[in-house]
Amino acid sequence: MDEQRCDLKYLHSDQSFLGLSTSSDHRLVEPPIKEETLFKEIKEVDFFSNNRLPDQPAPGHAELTTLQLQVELQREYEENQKLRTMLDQITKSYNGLQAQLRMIRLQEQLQICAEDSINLDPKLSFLHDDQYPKSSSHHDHDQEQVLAATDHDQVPSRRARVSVRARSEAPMIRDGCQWRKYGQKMAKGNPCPRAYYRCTMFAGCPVRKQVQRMAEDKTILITTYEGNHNHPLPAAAISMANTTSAAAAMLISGSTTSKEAHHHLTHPTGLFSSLQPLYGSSMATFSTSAPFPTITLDMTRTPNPNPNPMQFMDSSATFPNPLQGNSHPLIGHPMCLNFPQHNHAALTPAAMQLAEQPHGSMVETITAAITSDPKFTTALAAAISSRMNNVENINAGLHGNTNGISSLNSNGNGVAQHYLAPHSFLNPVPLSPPPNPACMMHGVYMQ
DNA sequence: CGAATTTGACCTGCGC
DNA sequence: GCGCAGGTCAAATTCG
Ligand SMILES: [Zn+2]
Repeated sequence: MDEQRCDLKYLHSDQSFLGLSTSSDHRLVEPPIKEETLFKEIKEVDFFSNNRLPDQPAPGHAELTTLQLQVELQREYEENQKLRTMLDQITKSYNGLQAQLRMIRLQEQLQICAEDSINLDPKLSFLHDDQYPKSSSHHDHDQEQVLAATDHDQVPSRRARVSVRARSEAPMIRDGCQWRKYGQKMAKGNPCPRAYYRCTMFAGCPVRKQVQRMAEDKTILITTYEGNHNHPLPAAAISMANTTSAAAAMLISGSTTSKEAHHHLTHPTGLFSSLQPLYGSSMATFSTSAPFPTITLDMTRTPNPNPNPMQFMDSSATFPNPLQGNSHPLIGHPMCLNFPQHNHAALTPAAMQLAEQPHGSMVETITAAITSDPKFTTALAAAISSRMNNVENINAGLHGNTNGISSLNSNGNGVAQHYLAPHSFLNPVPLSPPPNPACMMHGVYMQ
């Protein structure tokens, strides 16, 4: 607290500087510049302060000659340079501290997750819990089997769900995955039936979704996802999968530390606020109340004009590909890190095709670049990391740069480690070649 | 004819 | 224990 007051002391003339430093940062590493020095130097060039130095001439002084003014200008210019250098140093120091803080928190989470996987009850294994023992036989005694089980069933009673609301005339939103309907029920209080689907891209994929129209507004489709994919996804599916699994990870992480039943995240400083540029009134609502912790992403408002006209070419609802970008389209999806590179036996033909496609051509690369949206990526990463870290410095991920994503993304698994559900990153494996985004754009992989 | 969907039966959890 | 609601199964049916 005292240290924070020091910050205020030598930055009093410019409020925007306040965001550059936090008390927690100082706790980790000493600032490279002595505070006394800072205070002195800044005082000399504190043009906007009322407490100007006594030796400075008053405005409109009659005896000021041109020479004097030039000397004064030169002096202030030099001091300005000093100030800039100092600011650079502070910024560097701040960024370094922030990176350090992220690493520490990441390590803490890794440690927690490692402990969790060690303490796993064997009864929670994939074989016992999965409803498709035939497909599971491919994974016998594989490490990823256990990891997959931990990912979905670690806390069965609190399995997170992600609900997405989107306007769509189509019976189902295009999320890029292949689904098979396995049931339909009339839900209470809604004249529209609820349909149950399971992912069929990979035999044994535990992901399910429910699709139901809103009772009040039948043009709004409510799609609720549950579980994480354990196979590669087409680019078109990665956006939704990333969003949902990240949200689910957030939900689990957040719900364990908060006693609030609901979190409406519409405040400018709140989670997902940075999605606003893309989704006019996007709102994320956490509900940690029974029976399942659920996060609802409301995307019912028309998105802002998108740079990619293809993206919304279809009449049904589509979603951008936030984490595709210039990197591998699969990078960033938690479950991708669990996918055994060699095991294509259980892949459906469509998934096989995806997994074995060569690297994209120029057109595909461009398409991928167009369909990606760094703003969304940054925003999502910022929201997730801030939520996961459970700290006040929301400033961290929204600070102009894309540190939250790009710096960690460079090693191929940083993003996922940053916010994925626990255990997914314990066994990172090389990823299969990227699918063809151009194909996905046309809904080839949709049913 | 195989794959996907439909639909009634069945299972499970919860509140009373 | 009973009824209700949500969720899943699987035989029957439809589709391509
Ligand atoms: Zn799947």
